[in-house]
Amino acid sequence: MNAPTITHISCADCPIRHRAVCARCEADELEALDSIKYYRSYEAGQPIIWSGDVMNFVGSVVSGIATLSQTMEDGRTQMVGLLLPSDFVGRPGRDGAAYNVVATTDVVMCCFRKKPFEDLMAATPHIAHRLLEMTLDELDAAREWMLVLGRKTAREKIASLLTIIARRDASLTPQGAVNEMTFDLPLTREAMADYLGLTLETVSRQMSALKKDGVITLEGKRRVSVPDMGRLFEEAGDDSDGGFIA
Amino acid sequence: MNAPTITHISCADCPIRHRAVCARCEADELEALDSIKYYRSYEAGQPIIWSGDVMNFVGSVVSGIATLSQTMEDGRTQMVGLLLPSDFVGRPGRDGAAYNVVATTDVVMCCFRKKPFEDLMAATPHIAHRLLEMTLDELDAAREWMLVLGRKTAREKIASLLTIIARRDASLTPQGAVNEMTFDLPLTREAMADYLGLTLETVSRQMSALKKDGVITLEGKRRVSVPDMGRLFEEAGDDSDGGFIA
DNA sequence: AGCCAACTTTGACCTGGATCAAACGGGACA
DNA sequence: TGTCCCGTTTGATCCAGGTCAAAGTTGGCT
Repeated sequence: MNAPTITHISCADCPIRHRAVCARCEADELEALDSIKYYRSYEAGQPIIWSGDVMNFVGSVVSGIATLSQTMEDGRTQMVGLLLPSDFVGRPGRDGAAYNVVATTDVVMCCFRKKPFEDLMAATPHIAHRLLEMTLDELDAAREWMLVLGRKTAREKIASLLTIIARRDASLTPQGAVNEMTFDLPLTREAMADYLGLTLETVSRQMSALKKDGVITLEGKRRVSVPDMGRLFEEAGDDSDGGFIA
Repeated sequence: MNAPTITHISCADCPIRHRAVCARCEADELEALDSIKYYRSYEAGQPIIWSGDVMNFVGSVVSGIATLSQTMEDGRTQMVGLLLPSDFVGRPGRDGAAYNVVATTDVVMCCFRKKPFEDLMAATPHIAHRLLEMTLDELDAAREWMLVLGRKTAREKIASLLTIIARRDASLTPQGAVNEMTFDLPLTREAMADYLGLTLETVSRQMSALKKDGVITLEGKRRVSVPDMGRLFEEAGDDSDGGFIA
């Protein structure tokens, strides 16, 4: 299997146009971005960047899912971010990558060589402003996750992860606030464990327990149905409904 | 005991001038900030902001230490940030506070009403740029902490926290790379536990164990000496020396 | 169709850290 | 100088989740 080959897409037709780092750009700014961008594809499982490597580009995920993770030398690993379409990879003003970035599904990225992008950013407040906004959102998400990692039980952790994936899915397929949902789990049990600070066995056991208790149902290993999202939020230990309004 | 009273200090004389959001500002930009800023003091233990409250200001910590934390309704709490002098509080473009902010020591903050600050930021790329830089650093720190919370043992967690405090202390009192250090622990055992996702009993036990093993020595409960920083880094499970160069 | 490899589930047992409980400073204040 | 309060230490016991092991499932490939 090969990664999909990509031809140049006009920014105007880009599926992540309104959510990515370019979201605030005017037509002329978009044109400037368009002229320096290029696409790259990665197959599922393939590393995109390895921590410590020099990174001569930054970019946005156009399609697919990638993970950000850190590893200790004895092999313990912790996922520190889930990269979805429109998420930004790389840090302007830094040469080395700080994390491992791995394609979980086939991934297409819209890339910019770092230097030209930095120049353009300096000249284009709209880009810098949007990047600040996105970074603040990521910081909030990271802190939310610190609560999950530090204080939640295994069952709550699983429910929290399902909540996050469901919420994201809802934002991509808006259909009003619904109480029942079905979605695909884009992660293996091991990846879930790395995200949650658990072992894959515990993830499996808690998934089984949630199924037994009627919180979720599974079709195959990867497709999850939640008959009552409110129940799932409760299981996650979040106050209220977690602001779930699609 | 009252919080210290503060008179207006010129930005030029400000101790955090070169590290805070204003670090990149030119003289005229600084003047604009100067004209809208005001100081506020908080006593040790006092809440600065409560999660969910409307927040009509943003600002920088000038002196003292504050904590950022999240709480679940059953009382479990997780610290998600340690605010040191020059750190920024509040998020431009958002009305409600997302976290609890509590003064750990007496704290002085340099505040700006949100609206004027946002206007100034829109007109002053230097501020927006510096804020982006600081936010990216905080994001890195948060992700580093996710590894600690998700994958490290209690002993490693304690060593990691001591490492962070020592490193910060070194950056405030630069004296070249040293192998031996002494510093004050600004946190109670309970606050350490909330930072590390542990109980205070476990924190106490692991501190005792590190002392018994000669990794640290204690003078009183709060003053910590580390005879060999390299040893501490090893105990923290970080690869290499964690980039410790003062 | 059948086989293989990767992923997942389940079971049995163990352990690190939580919980419950009691005792120990040490500083502020009378 | 004593005592009260708050933070801390230490001990005994428990249990959630880790570890080790084995069997079940699924999809791709020949």
